Amino acid sequence: MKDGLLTDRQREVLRYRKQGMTQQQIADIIKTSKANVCTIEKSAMENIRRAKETLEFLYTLDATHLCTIPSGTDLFEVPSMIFAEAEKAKIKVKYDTISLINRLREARPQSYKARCICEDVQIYITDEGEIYFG
Amino acid sequence: MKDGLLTDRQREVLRYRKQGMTQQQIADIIKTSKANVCTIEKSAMENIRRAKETLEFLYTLDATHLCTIPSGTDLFEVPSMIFAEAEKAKIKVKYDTISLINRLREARPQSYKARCICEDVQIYITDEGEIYFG
DNA sequence: GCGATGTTAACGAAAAGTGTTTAAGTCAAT
DNA sequence: ATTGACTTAAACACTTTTCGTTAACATCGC
Repeated sequence: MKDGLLTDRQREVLRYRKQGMTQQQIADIIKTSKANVCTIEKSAMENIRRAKETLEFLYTLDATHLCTIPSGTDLFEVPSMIFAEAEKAKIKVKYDTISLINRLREARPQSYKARCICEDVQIYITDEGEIYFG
Repeated sequence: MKDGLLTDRQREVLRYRKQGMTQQQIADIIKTSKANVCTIEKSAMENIRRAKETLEFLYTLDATHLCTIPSGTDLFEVPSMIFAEAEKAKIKVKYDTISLINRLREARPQSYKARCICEDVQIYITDEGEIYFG
């Protein structure tokens, strides 16, 4: 049975970083270049992002599809669209307008540029009002 | 920017499975063998397990190390060991005895056989009493 | 400017992951 | 004992990831 997504190297770097060390200090300790520490840390963060996205997908399997936000929509219009659709489905959304925008920005950083949604985003909701983006 | 851990194939199979289809039915739809559907589904579950484990590691970075459960410990003794250590650290654990055992079994299925812990398990706790196994 | 910090790009080698087939194996229900 | 659902293992070709190097680039505080 295998470990998680992170390699030993990546966990090592993350631990040192958590302690507040610079990339150069870590490079000295683990005997490599600071550029490599940077790369390792970056791919670690990428792996973590992917782990989160993977679990988000799992949740969408349990949730019901609420609506699709079409490409071109203004980011600030998204919450009201979600609220409207949720009301149709008679589910109260767990989040307010600001929280929804922040959740979308965290979960789908590649799906918008400035204030413009740049690719269709699927909206899922659970019976408890939890929102996921697919 | 890449997707999550799951391949298109794996997501496809999981969706169909969620709808209650058999592996054979899915094999017919996606034009492959049922053995292959089995393999794909299995590796999908493996990827999900790894995603969870990865995020658990992240949480341990924020948490403080409470103690180490030594290999050979009886599974049913683990909760009281955790409670005792948590009390020393003056933190109230969020979970009761049964919940702790279930959390351990979910998070570390490979760390015990029958009622016996078969490899050292690190116990981490947050200020809020959340428990993680490392 | 200078030094420290961090990031990025390009490249190669080694390692790990993916999809597939084939074949053999449980296990439960009929 | 036969069928259907599911699992496992080995082998294969193929792609991706990871680690490391070197060099260049961007900030920031002094």
